[in-house]
Amino acid sequence: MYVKVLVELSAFNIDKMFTYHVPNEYINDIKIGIRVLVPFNNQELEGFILEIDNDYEDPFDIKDIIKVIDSEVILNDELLSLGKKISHGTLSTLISSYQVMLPKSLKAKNKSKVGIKYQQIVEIDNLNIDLTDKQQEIINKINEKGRCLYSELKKINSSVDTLLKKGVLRKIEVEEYRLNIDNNYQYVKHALNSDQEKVFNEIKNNLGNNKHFLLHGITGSGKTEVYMELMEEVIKNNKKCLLLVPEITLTNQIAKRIMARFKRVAILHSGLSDGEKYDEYRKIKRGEADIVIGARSAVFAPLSDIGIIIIDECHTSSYYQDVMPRYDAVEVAKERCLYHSCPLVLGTATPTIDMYARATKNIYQLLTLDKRAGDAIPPKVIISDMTKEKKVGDTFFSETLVNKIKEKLEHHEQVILLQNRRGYSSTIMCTNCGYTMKCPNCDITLTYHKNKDIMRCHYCGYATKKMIKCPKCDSKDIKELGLGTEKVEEDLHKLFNEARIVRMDYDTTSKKGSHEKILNAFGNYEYDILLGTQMIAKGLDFDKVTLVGVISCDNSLFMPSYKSSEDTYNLLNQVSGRSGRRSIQGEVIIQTYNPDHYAIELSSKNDYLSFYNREMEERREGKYPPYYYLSEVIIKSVDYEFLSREVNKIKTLLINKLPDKIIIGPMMLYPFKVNNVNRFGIIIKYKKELDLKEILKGLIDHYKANSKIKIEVSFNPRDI
DNA sequence: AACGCTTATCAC
DNA sequence: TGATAAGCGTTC
Repeated sequence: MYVKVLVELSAFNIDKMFTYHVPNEYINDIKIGIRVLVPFNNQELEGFILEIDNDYEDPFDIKDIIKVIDSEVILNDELLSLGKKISHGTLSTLISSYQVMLPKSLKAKNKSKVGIKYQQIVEIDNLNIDLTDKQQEIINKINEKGRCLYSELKKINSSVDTLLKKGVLRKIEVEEYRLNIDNNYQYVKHALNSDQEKVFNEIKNNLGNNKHFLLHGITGSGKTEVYMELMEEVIKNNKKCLLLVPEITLTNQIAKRIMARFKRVAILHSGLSDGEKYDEYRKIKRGEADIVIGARSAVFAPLSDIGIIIIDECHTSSYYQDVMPRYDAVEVAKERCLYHSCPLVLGTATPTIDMYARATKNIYQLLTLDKRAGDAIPPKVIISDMTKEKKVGDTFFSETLVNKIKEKLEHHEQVILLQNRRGYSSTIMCTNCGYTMKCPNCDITLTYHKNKDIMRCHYCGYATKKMIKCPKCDSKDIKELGLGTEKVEEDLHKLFNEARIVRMDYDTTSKKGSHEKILNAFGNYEYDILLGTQMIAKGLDFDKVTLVGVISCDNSLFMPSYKSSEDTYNLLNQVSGRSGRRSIQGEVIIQTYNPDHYAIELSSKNDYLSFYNREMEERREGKYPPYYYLSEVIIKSVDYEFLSREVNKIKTLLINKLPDKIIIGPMMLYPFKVNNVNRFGIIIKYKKELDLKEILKGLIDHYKANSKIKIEVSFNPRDI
């Protein structure tokens, strides 16, 4: 017996099957989709069995497999073929496509062996002796509860060991799932209003059909309630539901709401420990979860009978993975929905321009919720024109915003403030010559972290002390630049010294569970003001929040991306939606130096359609999506000279081989250098794909044996 | 990715 | 001339 094995290494030149002989002792254990350990050029590697060949003509020296790792199949037929599609569709190695589907503990090359966790439980075996009082106490306890944890019994009463020895009690081991979510959420059933009912019915009537819906529902319109009704319907039909959410914070929030109503729920996201992930994964595989909630990679959840896939906040760029395999979870979901013959629901308040364009062409069926559910009214948005307004002191707050915050604090209402730090991190600069500190590994300005008094690179994590004098001109005039959440927090304390303020950003949420802690405390009104980055913009639902302030949205507006307007509109819309979710009308204040920009103006009016039409004009003019596809070739090398030569060769080649397409670049990627690897990008704009994939595959093949240079392709990335 | 084999480089 | 570094090619 021979098997064809795909080994763990993700490199294009070995991304193919290698044939191994199976010694007799393993023949009965061999299955397609399990892992084996194999010898590979003086190494021992893990790999997946992709094919079995019983009568292979041994043409040359074939080696034996070393051992079989799994007893159960890891990659079933659906995942095996899905991986091939992803690998072809995104020009990624096949092995990377399989690895990305699996929790760490089931990937090939799994160093940290995570196993099943067992609990020791004690139960009554044989009541054959006279009991002492203490012993009777234990028996009573077990009679009361049925089974008891050994560790707990022992804590209370040490005679448990005696009873075990005498055979009165016996110890058994029971599997335990590690993830434990203490849910304080009370489920209250809200009857659907007529709009929600309409949306629900439309999708419900298509359960069992492979149809794609774009659910355009404004913030607070009750999309989650509709999702839950649909889930109930799907579960009634004995099928399973997959719900994708953009990030960890939201996963937990929505998960709690859903778990308050449904019992058999599994959760998958990167915030779980390896053990927890392993357990949730097994739970799903065993069919013990009716609903799976998770972030991007949860789209690969090993459900065998999916009845619906819902992607919430589907416009979010985090559904696209920007390292190999560069896949879009929405596209993967389409494949799975096709396989399971079920509907896909894309839910958002702010569809991407691409998605909405598809809806206007009926590629997606458009469903709309344009009123808030319950008695909430949309918030009132005020644009605070910073070119005219006075700033208070040396802070970044306008008088309008300061006065509003004061008013809310007096009314004992809560405030959320957004400081979008991306691309605008605070750093230090020599005010004499303009020198700023840069990361020696990446081409990125270091960010100043005041609490630890260090400079840190946000790409590779490099940290160093801050400079006291300028290494270039010896000047000691070093000043802080830019505006991070920490600086805003300082300003806030100055302006409102009575207020209870909590900050939520990358730094305050690095510890496991800290997201939740902060949000719970804010929800319990232990704080008046929640200050944070992007991560507070989405999904949060707090009754007492009646004011949202955006410190500045100009940096988002001027990000070097054709999507900067769309991103700004979305960000403002999302964050505004956090204000006034109940009976009091919420207010939003946006501080900006560009009050007339259409993205800001139209988002303040919550006028998506006008924004869409205006933005479509811009896209048509600029030959951007959805009028053109946009893909990028990424070329990386440590050797700068070599890289720039090859990059120009590649550009010429692309121009010659793709005469119908627009080739832009090569351009330095931002940041140009990451971990000492230099990176160029060449953008390809096109109306029709035609032979693009074959040409680019050819390019990758041409360079695949050259270890000095790496070529990857990003098709329709969401973030350029 | 990592090993062995081949080829380039340099001091003497 | 030999010893060491750098380049490259293969992996069932």
